[in-house]
Amino acid sequence: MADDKKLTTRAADFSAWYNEVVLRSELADYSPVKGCMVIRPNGYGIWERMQRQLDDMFKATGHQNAYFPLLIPESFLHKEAEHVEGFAPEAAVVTHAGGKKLDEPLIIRPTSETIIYTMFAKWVQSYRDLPILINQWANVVRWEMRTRLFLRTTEFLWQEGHTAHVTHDEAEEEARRMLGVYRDFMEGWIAMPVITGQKTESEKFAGALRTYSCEAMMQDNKALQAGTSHNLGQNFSKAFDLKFQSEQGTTEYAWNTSWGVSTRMVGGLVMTHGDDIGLRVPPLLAPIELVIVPIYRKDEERGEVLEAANRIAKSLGDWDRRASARIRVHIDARDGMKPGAKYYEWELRGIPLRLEIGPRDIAANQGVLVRRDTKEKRPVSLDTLGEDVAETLSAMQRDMLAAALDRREANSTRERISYDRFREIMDGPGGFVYAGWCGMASCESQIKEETKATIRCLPDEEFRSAEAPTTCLKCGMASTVEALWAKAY
RNA sequence: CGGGGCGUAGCGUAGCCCGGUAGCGCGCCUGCUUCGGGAGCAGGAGGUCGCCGGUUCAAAUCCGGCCGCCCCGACCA
Repeated sequence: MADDKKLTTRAADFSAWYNEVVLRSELADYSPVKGCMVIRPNGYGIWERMQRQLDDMFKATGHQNAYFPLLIPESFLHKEAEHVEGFAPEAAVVTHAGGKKLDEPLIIRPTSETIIYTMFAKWVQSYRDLPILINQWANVVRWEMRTRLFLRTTEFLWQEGHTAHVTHDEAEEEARRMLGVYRDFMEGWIAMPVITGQKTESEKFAGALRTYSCEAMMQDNKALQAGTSHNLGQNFSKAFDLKFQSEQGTTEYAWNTSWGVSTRMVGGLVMTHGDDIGLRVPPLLAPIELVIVPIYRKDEERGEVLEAANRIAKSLGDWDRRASARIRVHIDARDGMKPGAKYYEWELRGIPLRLEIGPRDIAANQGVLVRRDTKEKRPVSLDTLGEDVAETLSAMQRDMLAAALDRREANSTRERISYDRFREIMDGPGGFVYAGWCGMASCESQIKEETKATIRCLPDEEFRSAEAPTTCLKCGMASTVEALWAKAY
């Protein structure tokens, strides 16, 4: 059935398209437990590459990895008032273990502030013990009412950075620095442009002083909060008695930050770059950058072509090759499957480049190189293949970011619009709208109620409009800030 | 939790209204021929029809209850 093989198109049903891409490209599958998913090798390979790069970036900014336990005494959650309000409803609680009811229930971490700051308090006595710059790679559990593959699952993988500092300003600098790291990663590696900015009171992290976020626009024009960084102030240090003696001899509470990104980014990658053929993975995150599809008729051709394919794979992927140009290559030598069927499969999986090589190519000392993003197909000499492939991959990485950026800007509204016009946009095509806000929570919540759109962030300066808005989108009073509005995941 | 949809082979489904041998496509296995955009032929394996109960000589089908999953809403990275 030809129809079975076609994906639902993005235009027809974006949600259905997303689910089909994730399942059929074998990024993930549903597990027997509601809301939980299995991350399959194709998906985990992308996550591993994300982890590796981010981990390098965290280390380069002075952080060390550590690991804190999955189980946390329930009482810990209650020590910070806003925090418990935010997370208690979605906590999974262990009440029985070892065949007995526990004296105190344990929660499965929904996030680790409480346990980590408890430990920091033990480790810090003097200002000389600060700053502490810790990151952990972990799984967390949040009992969400509605789940979606990668975007919101009951259990998810993430990293959470936790730091403690002597001063507010130092903590603030750290929170902003890590937001910048996230942005660099999302743009440089996922090729997913983001708007950075500050969250409003109603949208900030439970227990934070201030929350900053990276907001990306998906192809259905909805916003995805792709990463957050929090200046926690002294809220947690006071709740967990994280004190130190200052240089002047006084006792002070430490200033904390926390920041995290999760497997949600894989969903963001799919919704940023996928097309109606399937996934498109930016080269830097692709577990396989180049797949070689051998073409042959007779047995002797098969031997000859596979030999050539192996030679090419070795020369491109060899450890001896300069590390920066070493290519991750896979030869699809499956027998009994026609080349065309292989093309479709690798395109569905979003592998950036395909090299077709058959007897005619070998005779001409060439291969046919095909780009997944543009589907451009061209013959390339085997003599310069390494350079060609490396250049094409970097071009793809650049082009994918540029295309995503163009799409975002094309679906953003910056001119002054009436509230009625705003409602039309949100009821219709959606997108990002930059507009003034008076700062009142009532205007924010009314807009949310009437249009489902929320303030994604108060954008950082470089993202603000050339001409600052002067009136509030909702009430028409003088605006105090420019806000970015959108419907969100 | 409210609204909608769906549970039949690994996947997609027909059969259900009107009870009586569980069928089709894809995939899988074997063999031969194929192979430059989703191969063809032949043979073959694979099913507690979501679960429990009821009606009946007889239930995938009718009745009652339950469970699970997906989508849309309220909560969220």
